[in-house]
Amino acid sequence: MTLSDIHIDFRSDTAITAQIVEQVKGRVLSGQLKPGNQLPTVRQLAAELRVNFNTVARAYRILDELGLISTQQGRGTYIWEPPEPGNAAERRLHALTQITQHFLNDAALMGFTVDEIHAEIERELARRLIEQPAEKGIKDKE
Amino acid sequence: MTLSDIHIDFRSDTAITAQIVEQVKGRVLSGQLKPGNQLPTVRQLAAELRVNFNTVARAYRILDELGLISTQQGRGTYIWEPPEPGNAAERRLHALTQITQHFLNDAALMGFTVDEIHAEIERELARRLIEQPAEKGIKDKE
DNA sequence: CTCGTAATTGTATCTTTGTAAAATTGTATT
DNA sequence: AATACAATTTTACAAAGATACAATTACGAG
Repeated sequence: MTLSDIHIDFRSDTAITAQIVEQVKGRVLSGQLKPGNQLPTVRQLAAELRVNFNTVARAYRILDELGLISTQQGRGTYIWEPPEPGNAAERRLHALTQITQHFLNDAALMGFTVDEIHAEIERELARRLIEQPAEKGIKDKE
Repeated sequence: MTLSDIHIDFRSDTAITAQIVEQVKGRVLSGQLKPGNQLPTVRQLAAELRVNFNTVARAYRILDELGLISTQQGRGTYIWEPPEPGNAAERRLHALTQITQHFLNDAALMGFTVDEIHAEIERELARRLIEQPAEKGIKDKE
């Protein structure tokens, strides 16, 4: 896991976390680390740098929020792969259109009328609005 | 073993296991998977999804406990027989409810808000009303 | 047909990996 | 010196993977 050339200056007045963030960021932006590449685990890198693994974890988290890497519990952390060329928001809505059309096709095939489908959707959406009042990052569980 | 349209987002903050559970659940409830049908083996599905087979096994176990499927060591996993409810009209509407919930679940997993989903549905339904004014039993195809 | 062995399928358990929160350390500031 | 605050470490935990195992089936030798 080629990240061995990272160096921490313990005497520096910039925090260790910040140092890790900056150096990893540099290697990602300069292309030394390519999309999909796996980074060392928090514990591996921590051992190399003689630092606590949670400090590395915090740095990874920041990089994650910056959109540079993707951390996945139980799997590891990877350089972010840009989903594809093109507008992200556009693709997102396109995906919604796809599954919506698929759903409507199924319903039509099953012989339901537009009115029936419309009524059912309104009913279910209303139910969800009650149960999940305008939240984001829903941790579903039942 | 038609379960190839399942998709895992490793960057999502919902666990892989939960993603599998939700999507299989949707396909069972919507009738895309019928009682008695065999699901892919844990290893097959795991290979497709690029995931550890034990993660799939955990998802299957949860679905088993939910009463949706039946996992049998050495044999495989099968869709469970659902109790037949009420009369024909009731069952028909029930089916619509199922596929609607399935659709909304998928959309929610993909991070769409209720408002977005609602807008998209209205748009697509309007389009269909124009193309197929007040028809029943539309034999659409994608 | 019967038996035994190999292959297939789900299960159990432990390890690895990242996450979260409390406890500690260090450093200013008063 | 006492206090407060930020950074780090400690500790416990949750999700996913690795490995070994048990139940069932498939299949060939006899």
